[in-house]
Amino acid sequence: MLQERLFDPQGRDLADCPVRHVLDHLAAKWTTLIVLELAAGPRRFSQVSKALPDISKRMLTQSLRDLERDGLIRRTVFPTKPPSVEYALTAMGQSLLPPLLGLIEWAQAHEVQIATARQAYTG
Amino acid sequence: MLQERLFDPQGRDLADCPVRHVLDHLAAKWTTLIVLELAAGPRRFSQVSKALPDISKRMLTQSLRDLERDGLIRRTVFPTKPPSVEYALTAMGQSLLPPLLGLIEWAQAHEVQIATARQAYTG
DNA sequence: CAGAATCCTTTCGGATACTG
DNA sequence: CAGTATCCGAAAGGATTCTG
Repeated sequence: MLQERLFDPQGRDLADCPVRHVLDHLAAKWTTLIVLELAAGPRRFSQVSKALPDISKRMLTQSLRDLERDGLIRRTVFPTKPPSVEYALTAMGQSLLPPLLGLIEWAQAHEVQIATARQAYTG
Repeated sequence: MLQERLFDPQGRDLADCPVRHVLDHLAAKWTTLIVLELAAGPRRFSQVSKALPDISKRMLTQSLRDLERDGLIRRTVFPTKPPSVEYALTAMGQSLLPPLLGLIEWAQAHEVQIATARQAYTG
């Protein structure tokens, strides 16, 4: 499988497809949860860490970097002692919230139905 | 890190959080693309495979099973020779489309801005 | 055609220890 | 406080071969 270069029907490199790009972000498993946490307001590194107890510092740092890199969050360092760092959604990050919350609502609305389907499914 | 049991602020087991549940599904990286493909109408296994060239048969089969298991798609076998199998969205699968398309639109709308942010980011 | 089974490489991500 | 660095086991996922 895996050819040298893969193109979609429009001739665009699949890896550069914006849809996949966003999907890969959701796929990052933690990034979305971080965005949702920051939706409530700016947070310090340790605050995010406490809000999401089951993410290691390693992954938290990496996820925050990814989001910063894509312009979804802004990282601000305050030169205090010891230093504190604040993370906040950018305008673009804020703009992601409505569609994201739409998905969350769907998830909650169909939670039971999915659980039921799973139960009914016997390989 | 990784305690015995992890709870969110509401006291619910994090692993059972519906939000994470859906996110984990989208996180499967391929499932969403399959749903989008089936949104255009029922498709045979080979048709989906051709529409998504960069997914191996192994992963396609697995992803289709996952979606079927959660009741998002329906699998119908026609006892022809050789047999053909049709996949189609269920009502619940259809209901996922609006929020999903909302996210897709966001992705396309911010495609350039994200690319720009990436370029500007010099780690 | 539509998979199932096997093998094997790559990536994800946790644990731990260390730094300015 | 907010990371960085290293190690390593677990899981994802591609390639290939086989089957009804």
